[in-house]
Amino acid sequence: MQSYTEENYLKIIYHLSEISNPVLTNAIAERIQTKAASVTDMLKKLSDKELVNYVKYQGVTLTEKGKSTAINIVRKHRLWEVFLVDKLNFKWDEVHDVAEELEHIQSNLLIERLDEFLDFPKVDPHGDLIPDKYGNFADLSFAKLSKLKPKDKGTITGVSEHSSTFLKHLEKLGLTLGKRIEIIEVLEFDGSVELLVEQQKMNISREVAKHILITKN
Amino acid sequence: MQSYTEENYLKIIYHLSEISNPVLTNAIAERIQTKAASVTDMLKKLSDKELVNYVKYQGVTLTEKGKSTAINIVRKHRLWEVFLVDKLNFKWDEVHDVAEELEHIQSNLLIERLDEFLDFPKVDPHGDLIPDKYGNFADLSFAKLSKLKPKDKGTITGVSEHSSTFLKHLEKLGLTLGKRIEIIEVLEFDGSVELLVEQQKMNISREVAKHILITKN
DNA sequence: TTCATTATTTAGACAAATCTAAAAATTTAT
DNA sequence: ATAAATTTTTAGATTTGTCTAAATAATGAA
Repeated sequence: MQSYTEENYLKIIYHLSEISNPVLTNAIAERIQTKAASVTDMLKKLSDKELVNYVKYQGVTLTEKGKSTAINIVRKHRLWEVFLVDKLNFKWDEVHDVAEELEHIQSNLLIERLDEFLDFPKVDPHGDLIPDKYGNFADLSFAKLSKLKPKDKGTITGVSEHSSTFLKHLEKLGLTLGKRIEIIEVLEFDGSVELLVEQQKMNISREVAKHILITKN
Repeated sequence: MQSYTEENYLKIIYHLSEISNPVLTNAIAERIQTKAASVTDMLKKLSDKELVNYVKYQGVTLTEKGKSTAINIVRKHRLWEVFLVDKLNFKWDEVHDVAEELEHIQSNLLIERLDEFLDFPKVDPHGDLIPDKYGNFADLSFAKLSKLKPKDKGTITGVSEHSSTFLKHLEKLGLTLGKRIEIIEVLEFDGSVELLVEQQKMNISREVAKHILITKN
């Protein structure tokens, strides 16, 4: 069993792994609002518990054990978000902080029952995939653009942010529904994505990429 | 804002206050599964924060501030129990530990929405009253016998424990539905209750008293 | 390649909550 | 009322997670 704090570190390492691998000490420190020295201390502890592979000065990756723990926390977080929005009428932008607390409640029975109560949702209110109890993500036809890897191809089929400023921005970039795109590269330093749209090369920020939904191939 | 641990102490002092007032250090230590020395440390801390009135060697009582904090935790605990039983099909004896964790989630919006979602329940699955958001308990016609005070009179109208052993026990004691009772005294040292049933004086344990529901007067 | 900059780690300290062992206060029994 | 037993508190140590300041390693620029 891990402490609340250990769980948070694992979850954050899991998320940061999608942008850069291994994950660097400073990246964690920034995300978790703490000092690099504190992160180093915790990485040693997690390494002792065989939850991460930690190499001095080189950063960390999750072990299988660490990864499945992290995925389970993500699962709980996203299920609670669905609960808050679907059952308690929270708005999608009100749920994060509460889910951040709820994700640490320890009870498998609770989570399995909640999953059932919510009718086994596959995505959360932000369009993120919810892993099942075995840690498997549904192979939905659509994914966030920010989750794609170089050479992935697909079609824009939706957005997960509906503010008019955002939609106008997309229009200006030519990223409209139905357009085919191909990932060229995901830049490590800021997570921005270089892609090809109608022979046109362009770069969009991770922020924007996160809110564009793609149907692969 | 109080820590998780401080909240637990307040809650336990609140509950123990129903049996004896002020609450003694050792009573808390026993209930919270810790050492008397640790309790003393925490009582000083809570006293500094003006959540309890602490007199060395004499025990503690809750201040108004401490009491309303404690009642709010009790409210959360009991609402979550209703949720677990009514919505997630937990059995009444499976909910305690999980509710013990959920009661510490910090979000007024969450609790108000949950209360509404559950249709503003007045009692939890164990028959305990759920305070409203102002800390007021409904004045239900029935209450647990263990919640009554000396000289209170009433009629037995139900039980909150339905095992046949328990029901047979009640029958043997003559504590059957419809019988009128009057509280003589609540013994401090074990919370047992001395009462009058049809001119007959008797003593029942707190455990038994907790599961007998009384309609007052 | 060597120096400067940046990133990371080490060393030592601190706050929260707990513990053990010993001291002090209170209660009980004679 | 005094001694013995019990309860409570104090003193000092421990663990977890954090911090600052200083040291070390890695990276980037001339």
